[in-house]
Amino acid sequence: MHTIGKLAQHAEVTTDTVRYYEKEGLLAPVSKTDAGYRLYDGDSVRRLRFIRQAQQCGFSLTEIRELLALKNSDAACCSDVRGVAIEKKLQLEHKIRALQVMSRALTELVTICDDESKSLDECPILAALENSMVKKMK
Amino acid sequence: MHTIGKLAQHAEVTTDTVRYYEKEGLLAPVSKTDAGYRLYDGDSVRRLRFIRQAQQCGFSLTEIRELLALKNSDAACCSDVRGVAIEKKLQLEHKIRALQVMSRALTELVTICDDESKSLDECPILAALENSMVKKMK
DNA sequence: CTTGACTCTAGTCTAGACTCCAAGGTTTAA
DNA sequence: TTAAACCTTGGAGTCTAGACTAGAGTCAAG
Repeated sequence: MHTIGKLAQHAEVTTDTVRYYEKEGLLAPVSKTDAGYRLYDGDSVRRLRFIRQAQQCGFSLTEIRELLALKNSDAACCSDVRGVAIEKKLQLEHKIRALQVMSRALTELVTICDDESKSLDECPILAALENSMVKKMK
Repeated sequence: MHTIGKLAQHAEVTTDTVRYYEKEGLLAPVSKTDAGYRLYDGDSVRRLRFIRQAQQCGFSLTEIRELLALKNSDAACCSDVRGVAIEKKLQLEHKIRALQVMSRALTELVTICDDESKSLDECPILAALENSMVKKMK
């Protein structure tokens, strides 16, 4: 069993963040000491890490809560979770494509630019940013 | 020349958003009427679209401002812009990889799940979410 | 010339996700 | 045994990216 500080350290977050997640219904302590100290176990560590990972991938805390909540819901069945996963995957793919377009555009721009210190009037990067890129992206 | 409403319509944002961008130094009107109405041209439309695109790709308004500001800086030369582009590209690639890991994890989860209404105790998606995914991702 | 749609400034409000006190109680190590 | 390091609750503040409001001025159509 870990106190809040240890848990936070494991997941590289602050204790404030852990308490915030508790308030938001994402991560409850396993128990409390007589003095009221929160206690957490290995599951808590994994759960917290999952929350952070999901967050980094663009899930909001609300979405994460929904996912986690499904587990405790009697009514929910596997296909509910499956639906959430599919929908989220579509969102992710959309985002990935947008980022790839942007990344490719940047590659192109950097390639065009020959690194000679030209004046900005003739900077091919900015010209491309303002013209072709926007059109390509949409 | 467009008034703020037309400009906003073109880019599918609100006039509040346009004024907000102006306050943030991202998009100044080309001129103003005697009555103080903001006026914008085709460049404004493209600039605003660029801002939205960049935003959708994960650039913060601060980052976008930096990019756009380079254009107006006398000291800046092409290689400055190039550096920004390269750095941003690295960030984008990092983000794309993270999203791809997440996306693949979700694909796997959805595939595993056979869509029969199993009880959640044995839901393979949640099991995978809690175990393998977190490990795979980090 | 009036009505409705539009715009102005200035200020307040919101949601999401924290982050930082303050004032105290608890634990631990020297 | 006492100081450092930890924990508690409660509440306020921060940041981003706007949304909304009020009260006033402006423009175009009928």
